[in-house]
Amino acid sequence: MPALPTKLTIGQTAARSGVRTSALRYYESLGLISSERTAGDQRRFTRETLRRIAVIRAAQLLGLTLREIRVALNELPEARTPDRHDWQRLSQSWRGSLDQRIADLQALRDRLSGCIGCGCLSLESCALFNPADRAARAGAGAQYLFGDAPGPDAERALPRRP
Amino acid sequence: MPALPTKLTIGQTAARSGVRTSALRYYESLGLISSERTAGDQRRFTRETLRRIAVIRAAQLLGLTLREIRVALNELPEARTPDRHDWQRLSQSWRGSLDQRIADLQALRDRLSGCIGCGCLSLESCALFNPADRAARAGAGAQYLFGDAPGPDAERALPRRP
DNA sequence: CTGAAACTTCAAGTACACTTGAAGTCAAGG
DNA sequence: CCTTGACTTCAAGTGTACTTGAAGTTTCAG
Repeated sequence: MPALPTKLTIGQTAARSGVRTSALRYYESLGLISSERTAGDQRRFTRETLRRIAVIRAAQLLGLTLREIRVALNELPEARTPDRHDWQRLSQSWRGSLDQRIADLQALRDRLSGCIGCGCLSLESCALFNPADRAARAGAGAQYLFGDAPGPDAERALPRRP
Repeated sequence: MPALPTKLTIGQTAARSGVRTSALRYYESLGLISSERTAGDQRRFTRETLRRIAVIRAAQLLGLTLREIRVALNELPEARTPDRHDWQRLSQSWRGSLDQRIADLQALRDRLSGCIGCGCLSLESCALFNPADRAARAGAGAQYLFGDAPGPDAERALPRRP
């Protein structure tokens, strides 16, 4: 039987990663992945790249931007193939983000659940659907729904995802 | 003491909701919120709008687009002020999305946790960082990381969040 | 050797969610 | 009355993450 090929074309990489070729070229242009070139200037990706792509997609799911992901990936050694501990550091740091995100969503869910029973009829009685009136005295706004501390400038109520 | 004013200017609404005036105008242009106008054509929002804005921001946190949120809000009665059951239906339907999202993230976290102990050195042994090689036999890709079933077209590996 | 499929670059386009700026109007305290 | 700050519209700009299209080149099965 033929051994798994060491180098993959962009099409093969796309098929195996589930990411379109255009996206792979885009990732490369941003420095998230890299490739060797054939004599005819076509890209050849290593299987290592499949790992990186999986990591990129997972990180996107965590809400990181490609820019942030590139920074994280750039902390992997370029000289040698990343080893167990390199990936471990990465996955553990993202595990933290994941836990945070899950906790945030659970907090929101709990507020939402609380609201289901609260009636939501009175502007004075519902913390979820009427945070403004409670916060108005302090000059803040609905953003405390999202766990933000009421700040002087009411910018960026949502963390990073426009 | 003065009663809470019934009508709010766009600036007051922005201050109390934590959403910029430009965003409020944008939301109105999309039909997410509505306003009355003064003789001089300035917007006046009701306190009801503060509720809607809080709901909009919460729904965004759930990953819904403004388009989707508008659809959900449009199911609220236009004729009368939404009552307890109207809001309940909304919060319950989003509670479902929330639960789903939390479950998805927890599944990802569990895979990530599994990977922390797996070594990640062998292309044949790591399900998280090398889904492609396992899926390659079936022609699928990394997207099963995200819970997608391997389909004929490998489009839209990420659900909706570009 | 040939022809189709897959690849190349580069510029421009798309979708989302806003923000910014220009030019002008309205509201309210002194 | 007048000024100042808040408001108005509309067009254009921003940032993220890609996709699409045109025009041309490479690869490889037959």
